[in-house]
Amino acid sequence: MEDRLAQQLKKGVLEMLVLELVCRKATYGYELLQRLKEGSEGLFQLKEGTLYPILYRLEDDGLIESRWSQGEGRAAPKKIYSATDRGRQARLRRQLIWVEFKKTVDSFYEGGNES
Amino acid sequence: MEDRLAQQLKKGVLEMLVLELVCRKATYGYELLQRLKEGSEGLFQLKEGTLYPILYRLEDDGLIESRWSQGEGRAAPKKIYSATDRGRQARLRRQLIWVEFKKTVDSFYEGGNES
DNA sequence: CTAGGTATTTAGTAATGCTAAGTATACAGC
DNA sequence: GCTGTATACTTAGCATTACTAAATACCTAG
Repeated sequence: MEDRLAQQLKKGVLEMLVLELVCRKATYGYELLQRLKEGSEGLFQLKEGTLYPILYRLEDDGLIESRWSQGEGRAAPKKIYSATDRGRQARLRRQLIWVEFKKTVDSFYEGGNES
Repeated sequence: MEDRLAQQLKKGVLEMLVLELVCRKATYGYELLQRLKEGSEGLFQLKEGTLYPILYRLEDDGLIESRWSQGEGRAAPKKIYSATDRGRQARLRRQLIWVEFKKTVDSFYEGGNES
């Protein structure tokens, strides 16, 4: 029953984290999948069908932009994403929202209400 | 654009918080609306149509139970919710999941990756 | 030439918060 | 009495977003 909670908690957070990672370093989908998985002990072990739509949303919103990289060597072509100025601004706003959100939620656990 | 983020972040959290509040003190829908609003500076200022379905889900899942309180004084009847044993166990598991989730997300912000 | 790793795309489903409207009781002010 | 406001619960329908599953395509190793 609590697997559902973990799934729902990701809503919004995933897009926020993808923006964060792209802001830190231009990258492409497949690498993001690995970075998210490795950096989260499997919590963010996404299937491709979860990640790519997030990238398309971010691009539609003008927060990231992409260019095709014709395979270095002879590898499959990659779509390299990098952050736009608007993306970097949004990144900061989102991090603030996350910090405030955490604080608010935690206040309900800490708040010494009746038991 | 970032209003959407705050909205999405609530997914899962709302049900978790309602369970927490009911575990602390048997209560009813309308009072929960006020407690959530007042305890969050408006972040959890829900409409009834958001809260009541959460209560029904928690009850369907056997985590809380309800009884009708025929209006004290002459007020409208209230549906009083209280936590079940399973609800109290779930409450603890969910709080742990929340703590771990926060930690994982924060690690992506703190993690000194490339800039 | 088959298997597996790399890399992207898309269709369809499920969960959950949102808006909006409706029902009903009690009380205060005109 | 009538109107508005506060209390209190219910329901229908929509939007967003993560999930599964499958398809496409290239390259390397055996």
